[in-house]
Amino acid sequence: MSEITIKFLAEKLNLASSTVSRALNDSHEISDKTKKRVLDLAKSLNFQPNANARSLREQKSKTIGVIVPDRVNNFFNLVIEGLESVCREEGYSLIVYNSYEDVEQEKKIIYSLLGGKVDAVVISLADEEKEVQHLEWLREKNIPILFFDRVARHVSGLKYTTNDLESAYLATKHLLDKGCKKVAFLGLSNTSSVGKARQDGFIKAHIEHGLVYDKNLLIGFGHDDIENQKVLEKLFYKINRPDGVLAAAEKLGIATLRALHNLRIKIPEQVRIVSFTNMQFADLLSPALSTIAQPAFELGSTCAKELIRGLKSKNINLFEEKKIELPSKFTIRDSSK
Amino acid sequence: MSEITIKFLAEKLNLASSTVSRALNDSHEISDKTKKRVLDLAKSLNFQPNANARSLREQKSKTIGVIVPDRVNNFFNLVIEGLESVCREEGYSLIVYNSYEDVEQEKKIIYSLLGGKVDAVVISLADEEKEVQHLEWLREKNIPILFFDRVARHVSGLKYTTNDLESAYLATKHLLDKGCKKVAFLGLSNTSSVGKARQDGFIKAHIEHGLVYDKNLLIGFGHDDIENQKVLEKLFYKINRPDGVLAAAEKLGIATLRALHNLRIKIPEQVRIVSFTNMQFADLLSPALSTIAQPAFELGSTCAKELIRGLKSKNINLFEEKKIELPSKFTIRDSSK
DNA sequence: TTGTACGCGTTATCAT
DNA sequence: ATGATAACGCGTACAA
Repeated sequence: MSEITIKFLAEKLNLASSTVSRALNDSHEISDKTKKRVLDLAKSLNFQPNANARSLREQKSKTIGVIVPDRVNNFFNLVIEGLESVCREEGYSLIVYNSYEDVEQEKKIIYSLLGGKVDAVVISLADEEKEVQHLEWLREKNIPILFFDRVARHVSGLKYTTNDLESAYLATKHLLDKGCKKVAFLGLSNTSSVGKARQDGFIKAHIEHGLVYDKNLLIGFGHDDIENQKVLEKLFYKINRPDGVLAAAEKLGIATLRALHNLRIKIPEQVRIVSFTNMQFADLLSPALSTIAQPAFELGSTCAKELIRGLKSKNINLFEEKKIELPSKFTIRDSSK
Repeated sequence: MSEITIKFLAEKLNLASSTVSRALNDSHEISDKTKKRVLDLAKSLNFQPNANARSLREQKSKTIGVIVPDRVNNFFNLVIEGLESVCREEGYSLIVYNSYEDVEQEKKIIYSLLGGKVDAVVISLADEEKEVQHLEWLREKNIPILFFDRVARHVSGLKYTTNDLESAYLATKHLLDKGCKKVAFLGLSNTSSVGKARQDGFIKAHIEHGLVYDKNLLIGFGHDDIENQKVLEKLFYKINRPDGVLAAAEKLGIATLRALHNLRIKIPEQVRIVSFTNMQFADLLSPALSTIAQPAFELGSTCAKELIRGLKSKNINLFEEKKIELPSKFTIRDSSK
């Protein structure tokens, strides 16, 4: 680590360390002449104040902890990008953690964050029903929590989501309008407000169409991609297979596409597909995939703005229960025409 | 921030704070009985030692700084995933920064890291020729730097790369073997050892085939996606257009695909394509895209292992010049058949 | 086995 | 306008 400290600069300049500190922080108490001397020397030595000492002293780290269930996912990546774009402007760093869709992992991460490592936590939950106890830990330590996408049902706070019910409703309606008689809903089987909302939208469209949906077509998937692939191939191998699919997760949409390719089933003639995804290349898939894209970047940047505002104002009320819902974008392409 | 400190625990238990500290760190000097008392209380209060105080005292933050030129890119994401998988095991956190392919940005980031915020920096450079001065700053402060993919030419250190020359050679040879007469090389125009190596491989294949490559077909692209798209459409609109493409970056491969779609040019009949990319869905594109996939996750995990080993051993020699090259995987699909 | 005292580098308070 | 000093919370050298 560096040997150059405020004390060191002070000695070189025959000043007290407090004077140097003030000069570096552009205090009005310090003469311009002294400021210049200090700044010049600091610059020439590439001095950078010790972040840990400062954080200890200030009781804040200027760092935000971000916890996502799946780091490789496009959606979460874009959210992080949105968070970062704002945080960077404000001098905040991001430490991103991956919970791997596992509540136990999530607990460990949060526990490790209880010691002043971060000033706030932005999280999309691994599972929304299982446990919320570890979220209370943060509250006890006065570390603000902000939720996005998979938000906590029974914990209050700022919650950023997208219009999942409506999007799923529109997509399902579209599939039914196109003449699909047997539409399957593919969701991740963890208990999630997001999955629930999308399923509700799916059901709502059926009801409006005067149709009864088949409960066997509400299918929950785990996180083992190979296993999921098998389940899908079995589903579509059946004579009485679905003729439409609403995939509530990118990986499921992709797996469906792959399954249908393997089985030489034609899209959209035999099966129509719409998938939630933030993939950039949906238009280049075979066939071009109809998608519901969440406003991921915007979700992140909006969240970060409010977060920083709250951290600056020290007005804890700013982190009280509030729900912000941003609209997703439904794009119809060849896979459901 | 939390009010529960070692001192607080010590008072509750009628012990000296040093005793509590030692107990928490499982020192052999402390009796099992005392340890249990301390640990029980700490656990029940969700005590977590203050990270900043510890970092200040220990002169290390157990945090690694990672700088990539493009965070949304699949390749870099997978590398980060690989880094994280190892770091997490070892109790290290990652702070990831995006240089946005901009050396000035990169300099700022590195400058901000000079104050003990991170114990080491893992970086893929924005541009390898422009400046290396900011890398020297890190060296001056004794912060180890490890390079991957876009490594520094004139700065020594640990360097993790992939066999770019060979991969590009194989892919180009494949295209020429398939009968392509006019293959274009699409690269990013920043000066990069990676781009250079791939171009060298491209040229090598031509020479071996007894062909002279057209220098006008070594095309450099910037970072404006829309502009790139235009350039490509212009390129393929020409009568004398290329009949083969080696894209040295994912975004260029995708842009090419899109350009050819727009122009209704048939792949592979009229133009064959191979692209460097770590995309997961290359087999589902229209047509399935031939790819060279770098061992991204492995690159990250290998790098992290060596890094942690070095940080633990305090043997600075471990960070001396060494080049590690991992093989990429070339997969032929419909786009070049 | 446990306690006392100090320093890591910074900033804020209180002098001068 | 500048200096001396204390404190943030932790771990360790030294003392008991």
